[in-house]
Amino acid sequence: MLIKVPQGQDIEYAGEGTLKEIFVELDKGLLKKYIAARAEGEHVDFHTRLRSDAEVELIPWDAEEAAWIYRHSMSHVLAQAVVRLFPEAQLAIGPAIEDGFYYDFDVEEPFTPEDLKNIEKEMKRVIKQNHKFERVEVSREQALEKIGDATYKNELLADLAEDQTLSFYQDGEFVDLCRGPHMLGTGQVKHFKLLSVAGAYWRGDESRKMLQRIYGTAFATREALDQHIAMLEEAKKRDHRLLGKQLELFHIDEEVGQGLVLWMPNGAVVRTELQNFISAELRRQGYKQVYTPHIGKLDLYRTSGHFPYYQDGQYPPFIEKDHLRKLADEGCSCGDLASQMEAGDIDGYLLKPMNCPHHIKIFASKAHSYRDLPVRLAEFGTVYRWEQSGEIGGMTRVRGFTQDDAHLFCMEEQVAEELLQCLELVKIIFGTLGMADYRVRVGLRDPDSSKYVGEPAKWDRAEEACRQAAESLGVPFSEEPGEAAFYGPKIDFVVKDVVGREWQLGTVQVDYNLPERFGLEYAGADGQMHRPVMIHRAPFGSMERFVGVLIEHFAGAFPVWLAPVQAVVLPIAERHAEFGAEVRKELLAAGIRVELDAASETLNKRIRQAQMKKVPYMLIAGDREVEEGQVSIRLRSGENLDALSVADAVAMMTEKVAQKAEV
RNA sequence: GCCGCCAUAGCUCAGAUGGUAGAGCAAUUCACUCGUAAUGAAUAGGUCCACGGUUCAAUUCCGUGUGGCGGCUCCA
Repeated sequence: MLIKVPQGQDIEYAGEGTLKEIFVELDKGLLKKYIAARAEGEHVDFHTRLRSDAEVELIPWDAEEAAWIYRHSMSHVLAQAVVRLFPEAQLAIGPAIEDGFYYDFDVEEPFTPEDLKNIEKEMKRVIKQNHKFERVEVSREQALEKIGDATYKNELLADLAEDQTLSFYQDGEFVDLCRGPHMLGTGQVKHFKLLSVAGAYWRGDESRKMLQRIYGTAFATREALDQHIAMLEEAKKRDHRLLGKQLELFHIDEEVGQGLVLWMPNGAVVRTELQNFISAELRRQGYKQVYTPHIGKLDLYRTSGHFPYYQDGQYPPFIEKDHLRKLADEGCSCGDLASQMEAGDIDGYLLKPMNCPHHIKIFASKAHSYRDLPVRLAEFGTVYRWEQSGEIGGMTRVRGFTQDDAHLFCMEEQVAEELLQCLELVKIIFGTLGMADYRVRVGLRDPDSSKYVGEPAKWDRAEEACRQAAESLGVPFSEEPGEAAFYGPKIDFVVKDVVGREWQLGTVQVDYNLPERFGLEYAGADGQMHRPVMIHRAPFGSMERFVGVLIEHFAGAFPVWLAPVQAVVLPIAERHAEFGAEVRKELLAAGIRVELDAASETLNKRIRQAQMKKVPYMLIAGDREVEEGQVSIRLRSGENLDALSVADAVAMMTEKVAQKAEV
């Protein structure tokens, strides 16, 4: 048969053979350079048997996909070590993931950090023994026999399609049901580290058993591993929870409540600047600003459908206390109360889980004609959601947050244009802040599901509009069927935090449902009443999450326009303090957030303090400067600028702020 | 919510097989008046997260709760 090799010479091979046999015959050293291969577009390892002509591309060790292969092999090594040390451990699954791998085990006692060390030692032994990974393809009957009574493996097997090729990989005494591919032997990758243990439900289903998951990572070289570990350490320093404390940006207090953010003065500056920035953009796009209260009647949310449908995600409703007392006197139990509330027999108030019902009521408070549309109502609206306690943390996952929310009421034929404008806004925001590392998700409906409201034809048009809008944005996006909300398709912006976790920030959603539920209408050119379409959009998502991500993005060193303190005046000695005070006054008058640090500390120390607060400009004044009426400028980068007159320094800083420049 | 780990001064952390505790930084005061990342000294600072239990005695051991961290899951 003929084997085409894009990287080298084609091979003519007599009869069948595994890739290993075929390539080793050619060049023994080849196996050192390549980890596995791709044959006919599929990843295969060197154990794959070729039976007819094929095109085989070899995957070098430094290719990105190589990591997925050897990390998966490493998860087998992990499982092998665990089984040696804990023979009663049941194996579940063990895939490679981005930057690492894990394996889930069912064990009586959870693993301790001590266990982890021992497991690492045993893994090193497995690596040293350099067992060959052997692939065995079997029939379903053979597979069942091999698996025996291993429950998780049986379940995995049962879910594999009838016509699926079943394969096992064996290395030394260890066998695991596995699709592969794998590297050739356990000795090929020596640089790994186990990182953590965590509970994980079998198949992510909380009604099933909680297993013990061990996370680890592996690299082809020692340098790459060390570099990765160093990167993780570095990332920890950018963590917004740490910086939020150091820079006094926000505080979360257990007496106030889990997931409720207190914005400290420094954080409030950042937030206010961002809000001013977006408000200016909104005015430019014809939005109208509104204000609405934090609560609304249960009936409002019955109409919108938020209550009781999403009840689990909300703070419980409040009911007037005399009414409660009366119910209690009548012998009403808590269970009765809940069902009466759900049935709508009792009214009460709810902390708003979303801003849309209030905005809808503003829209509906007067008659609209097609000439008014689109109506765009914007509000920094604070909403409250009862997130699960285990999911809360920092500013990125909270229970009370302020969305930079807006609702657009428009005619169906205006949807495409409005979507485009929304995305334009997101693009401006992300561009201004230098956030280039985001991905766009277009959530489409699942063609096999009937949970969606609205006519299919409208959906088709809206989905097409989303697709087009995303395309015109000029960044790569993924279409994700089944990810649409039940009421309409959406476009989400997802960014990664320093630890690689993804967060959804901005979102733009088309909605056919709420206009229907609230009976919204406008008078068309034809004299008939028509139903508007709504678009929900929040380019930041929430101020809390956005600022959290932004803190990490800038590692706390905000660009001048956002910096809580933009400049610190540092008089060198006491005799310069008076001049320093004047400089401060002039800067304040120019609207610059400035502080004077005339403490009786050395200049070095005060520079260090300003540096640690990540203040963009340090204005230093000693004898020379006082004499000339100047200030020396040190940037937080450590760079020194030439001395400027105070007026020039003010002009320079004001200019940088206006440009929204970094420094 | 579930599994594991954790909670000591404003912050970062040390500590005792059970006898109520320490460091560095920050703060305050004093001296120093300094030219681009930590001047020196002194002082003050604690319900050792909360509530129960065991014990002569609990910050330490046990239980429960609250909160934090790492995951799982959910996110209109």
